[in-house]
Amino acid sequence: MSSETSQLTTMKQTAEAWESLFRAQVGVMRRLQRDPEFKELTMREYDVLFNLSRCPSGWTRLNELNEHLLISQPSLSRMVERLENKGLVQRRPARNDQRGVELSLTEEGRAVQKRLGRIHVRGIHDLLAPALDAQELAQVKELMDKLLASLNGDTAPGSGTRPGEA
Amino acid sequence: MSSETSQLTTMKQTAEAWESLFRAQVGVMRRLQRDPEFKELTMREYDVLFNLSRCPSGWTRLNELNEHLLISQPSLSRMVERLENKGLVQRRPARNDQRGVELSLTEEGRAVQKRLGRIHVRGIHDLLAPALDAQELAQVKELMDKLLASLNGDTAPGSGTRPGEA
DNA sequence: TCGTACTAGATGCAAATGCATCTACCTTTC
DNA sequence: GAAAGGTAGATGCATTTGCATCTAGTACGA
Repeated sequence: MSSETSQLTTMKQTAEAWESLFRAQVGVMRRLQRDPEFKELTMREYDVLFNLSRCPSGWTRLNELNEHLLISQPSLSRMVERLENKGLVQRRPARNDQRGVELSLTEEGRAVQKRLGRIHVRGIHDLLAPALDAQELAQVKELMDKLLASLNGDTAPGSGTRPGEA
Repeated sequence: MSSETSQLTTMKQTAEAWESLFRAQVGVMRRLQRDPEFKELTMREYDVLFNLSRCPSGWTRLNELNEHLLISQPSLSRMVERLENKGLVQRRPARNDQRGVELSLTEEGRAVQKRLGRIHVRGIHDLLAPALDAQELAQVKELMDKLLASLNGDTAPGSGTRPGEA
């Protein structure tokens, strides 16, 4: 299938692609964090609100939420406690699993998320739009979605070749 | 130049591209952190060593280093102190600026960085290679480098169309 | 040369984080 | 259905983080 050389080349290429990806992410993030409107909530906290806002049913299991974040389980547990005290989220015991906890935004939490979200989106736009045109943005989205899908176990269908199934 | 509609479209596109980018980054990072070999050093700490390893002269100003990281200045100050105590980095006063501090890896620091770096690269490869082929990886690198260049103030030459200048 | 404004790092302190562990609940096996 | 093993989330505790502030050194203007 792949010769030694192509193997090595790919190794270097993955490393370089990741380095660029990582640096770009840090670069954008640094500038977003700088936005004074974001003093109100940590980036990590906003991320929780954002993830909740994306949940169609409105309620998410704590452990599921944790899978989309970079913080540890105990940290999330306490962060949620704080957000609850601020009145931004609410908890309830899970139906099917008595040890589980489900989480959702409160009205206020949803409002805050929307407000910060708008600012956030504007900031992102100001940073990305000058750098990449519409087609390139679409490429970024496509490539990143593909990567994400692969991480999540989908043996990526890609274009043409038949995916082996798990 | 751009109608209202194209403006809105671009706004949505930038947001979507960023969301995918961010999620992919988190997804990869979560898995990398999981690597047991990385208990030795925090991701953030490794990032410092990595950045130092990339500095051609070997020595970097603390404030310059800080610009490539997501942590605050005081946090970096203390992290460096800890890394110094561990014998991984060394400080010296800057030549031209008496208040400044320059930083470099020690022999041991360089060795640790290389060792972890290899593990890191392998992990990255295992995650990215199944997801994206060589051409796609090249696209990722190109797009991210373009984004990064734009963030850093280069009014990107791009291909063809003339960029409006700030 | 002095005085004011600014930048590089360090430090006090409160808050947030992670690790290890704990409790409660679920699942599997016999 | 009882014991053993596993998962969800909470908590004690030491470490790390960030904010505000401080000190020392630089740059600029009169």
